[in-house]
Amino acid sequence: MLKDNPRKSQIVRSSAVPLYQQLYEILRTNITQHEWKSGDMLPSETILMKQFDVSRVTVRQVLDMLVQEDLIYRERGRGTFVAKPRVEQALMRIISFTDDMHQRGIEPKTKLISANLVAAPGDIAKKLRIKTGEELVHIKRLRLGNDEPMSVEDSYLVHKYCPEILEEDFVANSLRSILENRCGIRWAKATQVIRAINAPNDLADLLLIKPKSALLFIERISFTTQDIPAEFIRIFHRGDRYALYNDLKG
Amino acid sequence: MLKDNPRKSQIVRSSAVPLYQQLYEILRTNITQHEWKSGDMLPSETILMKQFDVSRVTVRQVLDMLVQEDLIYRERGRGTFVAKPRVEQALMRIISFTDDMHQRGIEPKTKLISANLVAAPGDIAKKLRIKTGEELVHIKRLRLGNDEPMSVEDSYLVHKYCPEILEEDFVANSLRSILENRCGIRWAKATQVIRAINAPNDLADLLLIKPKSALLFIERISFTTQDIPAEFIRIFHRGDRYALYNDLKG
DNA sequence: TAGTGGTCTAGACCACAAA
DNA sequence: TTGTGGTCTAGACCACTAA
Repeated sequence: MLKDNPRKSQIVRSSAVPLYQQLYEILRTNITQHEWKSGDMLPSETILMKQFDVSRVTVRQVLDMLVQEDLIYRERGRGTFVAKPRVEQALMRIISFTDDMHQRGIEPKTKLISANLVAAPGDIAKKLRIKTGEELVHIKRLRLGNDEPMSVEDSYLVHKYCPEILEEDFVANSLRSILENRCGIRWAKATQVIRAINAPNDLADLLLIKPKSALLFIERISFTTQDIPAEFIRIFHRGDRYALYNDLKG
Repeated sequence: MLKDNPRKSQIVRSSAVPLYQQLYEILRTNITQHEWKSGDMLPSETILMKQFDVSRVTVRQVLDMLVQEDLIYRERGRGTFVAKPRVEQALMRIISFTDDMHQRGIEPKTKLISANLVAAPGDIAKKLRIKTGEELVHIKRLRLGNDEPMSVEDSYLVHKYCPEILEEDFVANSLRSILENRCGIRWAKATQVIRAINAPNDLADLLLIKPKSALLFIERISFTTQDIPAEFIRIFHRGDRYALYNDLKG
């Protein structure tokens, strides 16, 4: 019951799912679940061809996708390797606060402030495509980096998608793993807005900063693998301690 | 003398540059220079094959790259089309303030505050890989959206890469076009940091906001097609009027 | 020299949209 | 029915790295 999607390591040729997508899921899982570690060499294209009985073009199509996501990199004449996570990931991929901090060389800690049911306000209901007043699980957490306040996160989860979630321990387990293991929910994508705001008094108190200090404020809607918007989250980062990094093309 | 890279529309098979890169440059230019407009259908893959005498795999490799950049999209059974610019572009591609505003449905305007030579401070010199004290062109501009102050931009260009730039009209012409036409400089990529800060008094005055209002603060280093860091820019966006948007993968 | 990734080809069959 | 993009194959030659 724990896993909705049992780990596959075989390609099913009769499946309606294209071979390259099946192979993509397999390789991607090996990397994101840390079965292949950063710096590890992947099997060569020739070996992957034989192992999964697909053409080289198909293998390369999959590797291209993983390169595009910065999960692997290739070196001509040497091989293909698992990439080292970079802080730029925070603007590319849905990563946990814990992973984000580790990539920045900071020790993460979490303090649960509250976890309870609330009726969905109109604006959030609209974003989550539910009715105003439907039940939401509201989880408020203070995030610490090297034992200093770093961010406040306000999560709103659609309760009906994960009815038993309030019984869980949000400090011992990541919200991400609880959702995956208890509710079979995995995030496929998200859209977000990034703003700068002045800290209201309550947040300033939590973050140990002066009222009106600048905060990097992110609002994000996360979609499940079934393309259902199931979480709305507001993240308030201390402007003096948190920054986002990214690369632009010409 | 105006163009350093004369427009190519032919593929040279004897060139050391791979066919797919040549084709990519041709198609990309057609799109970014607005020769093909948003919504236009591209020639079909079959036609591109014949027109440029390459295989379908090569054509698709190029189209895949353009899809990845959100410059085109494909519809099975219908064709391939030039994509409509989205506000998400601001976090993906180096776009001008003018284009950014148009994508947001806002009318852009610019007010030149100052343009002069300065000696490079140590921190900027380091980012631009030049010596402290070398000459920089400092251009300070106020950006308006629908006639209201939106942002302040502080550009620092390495003077020796573009010696005659101060003779130009920075209001009538975009900095981008001046650099390309007068100096042969085109941006290939950039790296940036995004923060939230409290507005200092001088910026608050320019932006017509209260001191300490939150600003979305971006510092960016832009690299030329020869991979030389030639510009450092600080952008201060009004937090109440400007936001960044993007999508994340799971 | 052996093994790796980089580039390129010709050809096949399929699903889908529009006429 | 025609033309479009989606998926997949087998095979070739090249450039580079490391032994």
